[in-house]
Amino acid sequence: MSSALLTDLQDRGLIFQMAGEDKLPAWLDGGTRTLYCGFDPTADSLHIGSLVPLLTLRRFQLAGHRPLALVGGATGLIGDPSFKAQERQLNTPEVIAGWVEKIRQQVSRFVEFDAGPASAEVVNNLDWTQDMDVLTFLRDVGKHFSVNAMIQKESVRQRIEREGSGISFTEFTYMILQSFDFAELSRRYDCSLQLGGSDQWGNITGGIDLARRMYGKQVFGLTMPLVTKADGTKFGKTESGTVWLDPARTSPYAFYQFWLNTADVDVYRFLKYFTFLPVATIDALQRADEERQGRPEAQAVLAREVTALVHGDAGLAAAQRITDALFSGELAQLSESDLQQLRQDGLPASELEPGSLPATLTHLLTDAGMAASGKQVKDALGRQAVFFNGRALGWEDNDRVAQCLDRSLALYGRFVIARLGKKKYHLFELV
RNA sequence: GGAGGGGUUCCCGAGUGGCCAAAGGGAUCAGACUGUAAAUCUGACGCGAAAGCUUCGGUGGUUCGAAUCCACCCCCCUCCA
Repeated sequence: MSSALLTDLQDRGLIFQMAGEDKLPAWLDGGTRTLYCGFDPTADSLHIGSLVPLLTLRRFQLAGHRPLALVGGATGLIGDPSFKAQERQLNTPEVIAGWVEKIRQQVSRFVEFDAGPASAEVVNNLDWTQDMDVLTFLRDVGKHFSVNAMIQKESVRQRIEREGSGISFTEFTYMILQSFDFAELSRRYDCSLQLGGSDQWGNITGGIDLARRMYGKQVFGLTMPLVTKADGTKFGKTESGTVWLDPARTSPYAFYQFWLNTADVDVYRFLKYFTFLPVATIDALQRADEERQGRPEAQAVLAREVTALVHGDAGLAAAQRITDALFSGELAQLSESDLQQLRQDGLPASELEPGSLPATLTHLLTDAGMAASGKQVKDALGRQAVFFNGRALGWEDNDRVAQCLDRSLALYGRFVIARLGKKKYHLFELV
């Protein structure tokens, strides 16, 4: 492997499989190349599962190549069956079209559009599929696919072999659509490399075959590993669900906290996956952390880097402002505008009418989403784990909601920061 | 169509008439220890502040009493056709 870019990707552990491995390095070294990665609209936002391919597109651009971000306006209508246990529910074309627009904006954050020959472009596969008629598709595209080969693909095998599941013709056809995208992009843009997660291998190789059959072109494929955690739990989930890239769904604060809570065993690997820091810098950081006793610095670096990439410097500043305020315990030092800012920055918050408060703290805190049940609140109160503006509450306070939320105890007469346990915060504003 | 096995609280899984809100494990939440870690230990873990209320695929039934027995129905798995 001679290309410096590929060597770097290799060092980062970002290469899972390569199609055309023998020729790819020389091809990349031969000039500005065009490559693409697809993102299907399955919601109105991407989540951090898409971050690795998104950042890898950027890595190629930084190395002087031209990235195309494909938004799957067409494929999103069909649904990718790869390694999915069940057939998916179809969404309406209107809904998908709305998502396409949001995802187009999201992916645009990660690539540079004004970079000379390496300028990025966002494309939509609906542009070259929506006007194609069925017979053309079946004769010109479908004829190149062997069903025998398609059903051999690992990505759909489970669905085909397992009793109780099954796959519709619609989803089965997905591979052909994605393959056609690659062939079409190779024709339109001279795009010769497709990136994807490891689950995309079958779809990518399908496209490589099709580009060769339809246009006699040699194109390449590269997949990245599925991000895993050492403890075996699924990457990208928290108690409150999926970690999204959209700040309206996952606030920069929550996003920052997600990365800050990365396990030690995972953090250096994640630094290589999710940041642009040189591998040597990351290795040096790891050595420094290991020599020092106590808390490693890596999580803070990771959280800072990734939050800035996804939410910008302002988003990072907001996340750090909240984190500093809450975890330093210096709540009294917050100014009135800081408190209002916390809410805008994504700290969970709610307004309370002093005249119509819940009868008990258990209700108040479960309603605010700080605990799943009254039992948990009771447990926490009994252990001095509930704090209002830093003051510990006890079980005897359970039915004294009004006293606990008295304006004289509130910051600036109206703000109460509730804390349950070490990490769960909620801002109550008295109105 | 025939024969057998099974559906239990978030998950796995015990429980075959009262001692069952239901063993055990996992997950989760909280505490201690720490670094807003890991490991370990402790507590909680259907809902409810409590009294109490609602659960063991569904519907009916037997019984003082049913997750446990009976009838019918639904779903899943295995084997045979």
